[in-house]
Amino acid sequence: MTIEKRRQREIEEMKELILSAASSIISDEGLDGLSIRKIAKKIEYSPSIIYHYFNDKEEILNNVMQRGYKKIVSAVSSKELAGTSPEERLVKMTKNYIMAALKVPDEFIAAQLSKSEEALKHTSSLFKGASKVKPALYSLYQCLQDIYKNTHMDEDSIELTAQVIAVSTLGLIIKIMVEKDIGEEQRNRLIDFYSEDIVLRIVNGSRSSNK
Amino acid sequence: MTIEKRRQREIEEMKELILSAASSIISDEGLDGLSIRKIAKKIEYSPSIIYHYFNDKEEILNNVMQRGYKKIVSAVSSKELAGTSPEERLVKMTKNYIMAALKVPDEFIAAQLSKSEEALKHTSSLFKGASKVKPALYSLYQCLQDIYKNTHMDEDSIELTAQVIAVSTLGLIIKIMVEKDIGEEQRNRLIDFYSEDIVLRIVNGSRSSNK
Amino acid sequence: MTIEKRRQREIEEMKELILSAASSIISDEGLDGLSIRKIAKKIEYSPSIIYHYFNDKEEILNNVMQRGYKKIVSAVSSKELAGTSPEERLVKMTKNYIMAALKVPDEFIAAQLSKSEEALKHTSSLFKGASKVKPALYSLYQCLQDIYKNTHMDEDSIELTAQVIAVSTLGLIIKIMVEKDIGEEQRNRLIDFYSEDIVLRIVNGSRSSNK
Amino acid sequence: MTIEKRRQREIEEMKELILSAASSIISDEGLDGLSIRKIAKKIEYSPSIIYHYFNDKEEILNNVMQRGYKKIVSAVSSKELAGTSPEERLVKMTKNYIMAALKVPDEFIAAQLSKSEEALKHTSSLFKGASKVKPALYSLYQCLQDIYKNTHMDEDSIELTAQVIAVSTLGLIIKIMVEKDIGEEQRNRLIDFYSEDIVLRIVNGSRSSNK
DNA sequence: TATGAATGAGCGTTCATTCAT
DNA sequence: CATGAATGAACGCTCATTCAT
Repeated sequence: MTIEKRRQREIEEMKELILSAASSIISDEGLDGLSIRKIAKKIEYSPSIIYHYFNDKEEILNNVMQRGYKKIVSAVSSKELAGTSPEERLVKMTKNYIMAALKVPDEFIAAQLSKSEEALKHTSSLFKGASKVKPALYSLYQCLQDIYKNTHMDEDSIELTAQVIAVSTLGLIIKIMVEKDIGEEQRNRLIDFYSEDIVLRIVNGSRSSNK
Repeated sequence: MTIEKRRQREIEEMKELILSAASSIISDEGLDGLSIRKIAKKIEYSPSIIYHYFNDKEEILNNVMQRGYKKIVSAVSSKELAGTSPEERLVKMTKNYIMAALKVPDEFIAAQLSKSEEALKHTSSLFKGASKVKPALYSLYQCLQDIYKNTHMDEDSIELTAQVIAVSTLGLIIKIMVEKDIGEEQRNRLIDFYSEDIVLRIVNGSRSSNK
Repeated sequence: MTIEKRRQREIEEMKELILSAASSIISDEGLDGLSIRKIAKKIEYSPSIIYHYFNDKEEILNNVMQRGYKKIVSAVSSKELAGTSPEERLVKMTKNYIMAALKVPDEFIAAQLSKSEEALKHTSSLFKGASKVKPALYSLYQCLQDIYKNTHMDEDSIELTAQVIAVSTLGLIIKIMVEKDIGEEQRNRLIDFYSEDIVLRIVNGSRSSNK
Repeated sequence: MTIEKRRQREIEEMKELILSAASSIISDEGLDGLSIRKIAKKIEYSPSIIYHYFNDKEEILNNVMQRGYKKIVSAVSSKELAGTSPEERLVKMTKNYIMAALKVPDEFIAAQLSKSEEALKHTSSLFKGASKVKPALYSLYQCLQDIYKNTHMDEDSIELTAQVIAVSTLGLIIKIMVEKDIGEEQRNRLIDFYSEDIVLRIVNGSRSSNK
């Protein structure tokens, strides 16, 4: 049993090794720069051994994207947010999301733009009811519920708002990644303006526009 | 003379053929899936002939992206918008933008996600002053100016707002393209909600939040 | 008749145009740099037209080599040599040969190293009797005959000497071409030393060594 | 251990296989005729496997050239030459050089005609001081020093003479290789005449001509 | 006479993957 | 568990050459 367990653990460690090597290659050379050989060289094993732990390159990619995705999700639903006003939480969450994504830009973009079923299992968020089953979206949804709790805003509208905020933020993230040369100052201006101002306009504006 | 013209037309047709084949490959397999050989196979010509019409792969890519980009720009600054209230124009413009982009999803995504200098020459919009030199962004900027003309909103804030609206809309477009299976009804709900409600919240919300 | 002749002349002119374009390309980019397309571009005609004047690339190459070869031959048997002592003529001839070859290095090497029958028809010089039928070698042979005219040196030995001088000079030329970076001074030292000293040693040394 | 060794040996064998295939292709079609794919076809392996043994085409070329060069150098400085008169040694050395080169014509020509830095590192011999640092040339230089030891011949002149003898011999070798059909008898006549007669004229002739 | 469209072969190279050991 | 040999497909690109017009 214990021997069995150790083996299991070793396998997990090796998978981790492979995945983080893959991550770092993607981060250095972009998605297309990733190759089995490069992973092998980085972990100082032969290319073939990788096939003991993953069926093919795509499986590795899916795992890398999942890891990236999880980092983002945990950033969004971070504990540090508890105990503050919902508006403050919303701003914080948005900023956390943006920052976490910008730390793993290629994995993030790859995941968010992949049309593969595997990826969509994690990233899809526009379907009706998504706010109930998608962890990151759910955090956002709860936040909005708090904000709107004394209004008669219906569930559907809250979900729609959450979804729209999510995709808007994604748009900002993607553009910042693509326009890599805008400079740190302008980047921060945009991020601050978006998360501290625009997002609040979206949630508060509803009181007037959604009469 | 006419023979000269016919030849010219045939060249244009062939270029079109190549470009639309490229578009469709990008749509099916992503930007990296595009290869000269695949284009050749799709148009049922030999790979070498492609080099009669384009200097290299990059030129093809740039052309694909420009095609997409141009359709979008003209959609945004369409004439039909004249003579209505700025808010109405804003809603219309947003919707036009989304619809136009969804009509050429491959070129559009390719253009918007390319980090090549050629592409960025057209698509970059986050830098300071972009609203003055980027046609599509300028249309948006003018619209906001009209809306804010009786307030003391400063130029910089208007530009930031325009930029943020642009990237938000982009986020929605991309997500709708990627999550290709959400169904028409939900897609329309999102688009309508975003362009008729959210965008107005963003511009109107400023009056209260930007004290 | 005259129209026939003019056409003939135009054909020759076009051939010349093609060949000199080829020459210049070889001179700029080496033998491998030569391509039909480049010739076409240089003469501002379409590639296909070249095939009206030459059957294929090889025929062009052969012609280029011949032209180069002829320049060399005429350099060796230049008129300016008349009326001087045979030794002086020998030195002059050798130097002329070297200088002429260095002016068209790539064509010259290509010709001299080609094992094709076409090329060998012009360049072969080692076979018995070559000094009688090869113009350049014959010039050299005559010179040696003059030098040896008061000795009982037999024809065969004179031919051998001529052949050996020819190949030796070739060796020097080739090496100078290959070692392109030895500098002008050293190059001139070698050429002068070889043609003014070594060659004379070869012809004069025979009096003692060939007892 | 032994298994390790066997593997090592197999690698060497495969490298040899590749190199000799390359040699033979160069011999048949010239330096430019060499291609990875042709090597692969000749050894009946896939092209890709070649990259397990060599990094790229250039590495193969360099190896081919070095192989040829090494054989020659060792022939020139063969032990058997010790204990004889310097003139005899000179003649022997010359003949050894010619014979060794004719045994590996392809590699030899490839090496001697290559303008690549790698090749020139080995083959360059015309620069001032070359006789001190180039092994084969140094052997020749020492031989000449012995011959001239009782004269007031200066170092520079000895070096020049050595260099000129080297390039002359090269010229003979190349021409014999190119004119592959002159027949054995004539070939031997030329080689004998050159090494037993001409070379001695060159070194002895200096006494009279270099007054 | 001259063109330009078109082909097919070839280039060096990289890759994911398989398999015997 | 791990290796290294090996393959076959694909990549962007260039070329000599042909052919209908």
